[in-house]
Amino acid sequence: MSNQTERRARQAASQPIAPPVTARGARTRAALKRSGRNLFEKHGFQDTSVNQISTRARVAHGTFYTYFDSKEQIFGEIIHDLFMEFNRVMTEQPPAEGASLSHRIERANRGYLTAYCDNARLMAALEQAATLSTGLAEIRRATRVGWIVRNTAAIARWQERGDVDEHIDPRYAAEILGCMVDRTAYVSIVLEASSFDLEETSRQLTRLYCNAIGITYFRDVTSMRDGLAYATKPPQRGASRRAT
Amino acid sequence: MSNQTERRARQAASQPIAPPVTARGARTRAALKRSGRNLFEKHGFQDTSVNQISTRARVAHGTFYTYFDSKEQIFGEIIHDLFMEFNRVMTEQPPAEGASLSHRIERANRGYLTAYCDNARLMAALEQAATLSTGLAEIRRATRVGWIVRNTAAIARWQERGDVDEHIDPRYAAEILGCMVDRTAYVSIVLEASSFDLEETSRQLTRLYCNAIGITYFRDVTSMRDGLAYATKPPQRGASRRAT
Amino acid sequence: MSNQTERRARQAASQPIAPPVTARGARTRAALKRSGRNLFEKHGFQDTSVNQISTRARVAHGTFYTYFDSKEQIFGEIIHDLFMEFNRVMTEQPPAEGASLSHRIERANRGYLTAYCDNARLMAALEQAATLSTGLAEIRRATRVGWIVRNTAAIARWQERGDVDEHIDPRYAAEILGCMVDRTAYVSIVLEASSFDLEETSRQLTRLYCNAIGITYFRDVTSMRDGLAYATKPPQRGASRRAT
Amino acid sequence: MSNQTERRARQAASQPIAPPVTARGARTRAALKRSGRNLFEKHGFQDTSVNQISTRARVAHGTFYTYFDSKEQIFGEIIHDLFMEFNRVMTEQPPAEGASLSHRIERANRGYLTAYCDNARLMAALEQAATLSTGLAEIRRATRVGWIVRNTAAIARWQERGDVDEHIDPRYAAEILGCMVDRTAYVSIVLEASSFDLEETSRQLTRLYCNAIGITYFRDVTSMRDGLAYATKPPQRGASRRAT
DNA sequence: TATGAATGAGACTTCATTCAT
DNA sequence: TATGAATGAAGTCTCATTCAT
Repeated sequence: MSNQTERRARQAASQPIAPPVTARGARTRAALKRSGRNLFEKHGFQDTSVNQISTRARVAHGTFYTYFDSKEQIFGEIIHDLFMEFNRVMTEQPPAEGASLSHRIERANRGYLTAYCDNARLMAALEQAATLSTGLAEIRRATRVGWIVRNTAAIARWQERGDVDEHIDPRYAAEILGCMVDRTAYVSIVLEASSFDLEETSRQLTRLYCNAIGITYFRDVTSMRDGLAYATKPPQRGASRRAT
Repeated sequence: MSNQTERRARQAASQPIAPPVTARGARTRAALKRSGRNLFEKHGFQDTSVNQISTRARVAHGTFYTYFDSKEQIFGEIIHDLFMEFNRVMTEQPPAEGASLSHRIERANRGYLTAYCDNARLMAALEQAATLSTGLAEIRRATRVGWIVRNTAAIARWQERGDVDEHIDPRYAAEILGCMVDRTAYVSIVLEASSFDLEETSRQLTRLYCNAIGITYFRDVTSMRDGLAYATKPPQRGASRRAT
Repeated sequence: MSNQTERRARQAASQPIAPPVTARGARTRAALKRSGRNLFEKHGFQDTSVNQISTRARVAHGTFYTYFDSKEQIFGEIIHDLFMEFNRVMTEQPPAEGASLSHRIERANRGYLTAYCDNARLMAALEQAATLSTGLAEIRRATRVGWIVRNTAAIARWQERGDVDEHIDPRYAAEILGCMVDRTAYVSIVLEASSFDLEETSRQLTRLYCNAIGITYFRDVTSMRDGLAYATKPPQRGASRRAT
Repeated sequence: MSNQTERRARQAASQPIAPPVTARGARTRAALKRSGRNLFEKHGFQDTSVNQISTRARVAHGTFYTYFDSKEQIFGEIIHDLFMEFNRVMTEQPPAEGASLSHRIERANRGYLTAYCDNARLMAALEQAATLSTGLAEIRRATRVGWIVRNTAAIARWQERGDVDEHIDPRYAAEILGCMVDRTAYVSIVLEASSFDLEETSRQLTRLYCNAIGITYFRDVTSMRDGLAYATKPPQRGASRRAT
């Protein structure tokens, strides 16, 4: 009935906000993102308000809407950056030439746990946000799909080379083992932070992963040397990385 | 739990509400729970209001607080009932005497997926609620712990009998494989309902599970006969149980 | 994207708010309507806020929404009451038996101007609101349609009796002359309140009206005696009823 | 004019903005006006924002205030231009020498409807704006006064020549019949655009008009030939000019 | 002349919970 | 036990206008 509602509906379909042109604008926008990330990490998605974000960034309330459409949008962008970072961390040290399959898998798992650990609070916020906003759920879904596609391909390749059990369905395996790794990270790093041991979790995860697809997991301490360089940041509050 | 909610909860903290004395009271309480469950299933935790629950139960808004302390509490109770139901479904048909290990595991997995499927919407609501309220997160955690303890014990037992790879750490395996099964259920039943195939997912999950702990997974169609009795309810909206 | 928006959309289609049950509720609701009417009269539709309405009615902001869905809705209801009142005033004294056509028309016109005069500020608010909200525009349209239907019928009847020019198209005449009366009321009472003379305007309006449809307009002061009882309220600020 | 707007306007009240000096300035100003007109037509006064106007004109937001004091001011100027255009259309073809009075009236009415039709959306915006801003209401009032003065004079002249009923008060007649024509245009072209028939409305309007002031309205198809040239633009959305 | 960032008051609305009856 | 009115803090978002560059 109201025209205000009608107006909003009309403008919802309008163009996205253009990026800032001046350095000052870029600074403000960055400050808002920084402030947003801090708050989302501290209070989660739901309990962070646009007001808090603006206040902490020391700009007027309205300024927020100069740069972002909504709380969802800024969160989505922060998450996007996070995933960039995620990929960077996970790929920053390519496996040694001729590394065994199980080594590669271990490296990937440890990389995932490491990155998760470094961004635990934000991942927790995402886990929440994805249940509250369809848009953000979609972002997470899309990311997951990318991950699964890549893993499906890898498993299929290994299978062709005879390294992986031929009974395995690569698509299901990628999906199910993806769930395993991701959920283990969430549970052990976010929910049970106090008892988390990155190295051990990584090892156990990898053993189960390799067994599951029929790869022999040979492991001794020496062979792990090449994995020690992962710790890039101080672990977040409540998420210790023991034995790293 | 939102800041606001937490604050209020702290302020109240009075004695818990006594159970109803009269039959009428019991009826009212039950109506509220039924109504609550319906709404939580339809709209999730966050988007269901106490008002809606009361209205649907055809009682005055204030009456809600005669029987429940808060939205969290009624939700917690509904979830508690759900887990009772979950256990009932999962154990309703004990495995045949002398069934092989992989059969037992398959049965357990199919049971879990079946129960999940029957309660998909509520499980989704729980997934959301657990990110919003520490109290509800705790309920979920406790349930998970129980599950893991049992599985840890089972794996250890099997290991002692020499059925399971001795390199496996039962505690980690239980936790990690629990994550795998639970998360796969969530992802495939809640998030990707349209393409869910209970029988196939169950099989794939079991194969990976068995491989992971070093059990031979022998599977043919005949051996599945004992699994057919699971479907107890019509599947919930959007969660088809293909090939069941 | 946001779930809040989705939620709102979902609830927009929900049931209307039930009327109050208790006397206290009825009192509060009435207070809100009174307060709303006062403010709409004083500041118009646009410049009256729900906050002001609640404050003036001495209830909490939220209480407003216990009884009304929105500013539009309460305004719509106030306008509905106004039209009831309008009809009451216009029909409160039936024309004398055997009064001539022109007398009846004069009486109707004076009645309209009188009622308009008594509710000038609210009519002005409606004029504004109808340009701002499709819903309220529709209310006005519906009212106008009713009015025109009745007048079309009357003119057609008169035409059949040979009292009205046969070249006149009753539908157009009703519509156009309705515009004439209504707009004259708005312009002279709302926009040019200071120079408004009810009696004279009424007379002039009626003469043109009668001429337009071909009725002889015979008029002298004596014949007007039966119209003097109209003034029911003190005229509103700025809307003098001279010579009444 | 909204309270907020009025307050600000009072605060500013600085000297009016000088007209642009350079050709570039003139171009920018014109672009803003064009853009404004488009948007006001599309969304009305209230729902058009200064931001939109600037954006559409491809200038920075701040630039708007280089050329205009406020949204009201630019709208006022656009309306001023509109009235110029209105007068141009209405007088573009002077009546044939010796045309009858009713022909002249018909021509004027058709001219008004034609011009209204060509600018329907802007007239609707004005109708809205006049209820929101005292300044714009004043503009409309002034225009109306001019119109009435001319018509009063014309009617008085006709009366002196004995063409018009001597009982008519020229001032009132001009005002009231002006209301009739103007409101009929608004209602039938803006509010009921879909069923608008310019030719028929024009005829009906004229018949009532002539009757009202006591002029014989003689009308046949031939006599209408001189009115056919009015259609100057494609009719605006929703305002069909049937039978033209 | 132009830019575009920044402002901040203010609007509407929701909802868990309390309280008087 | 039941009622339903009342609360009021909190949240999201808009936009005309100013200002520093």
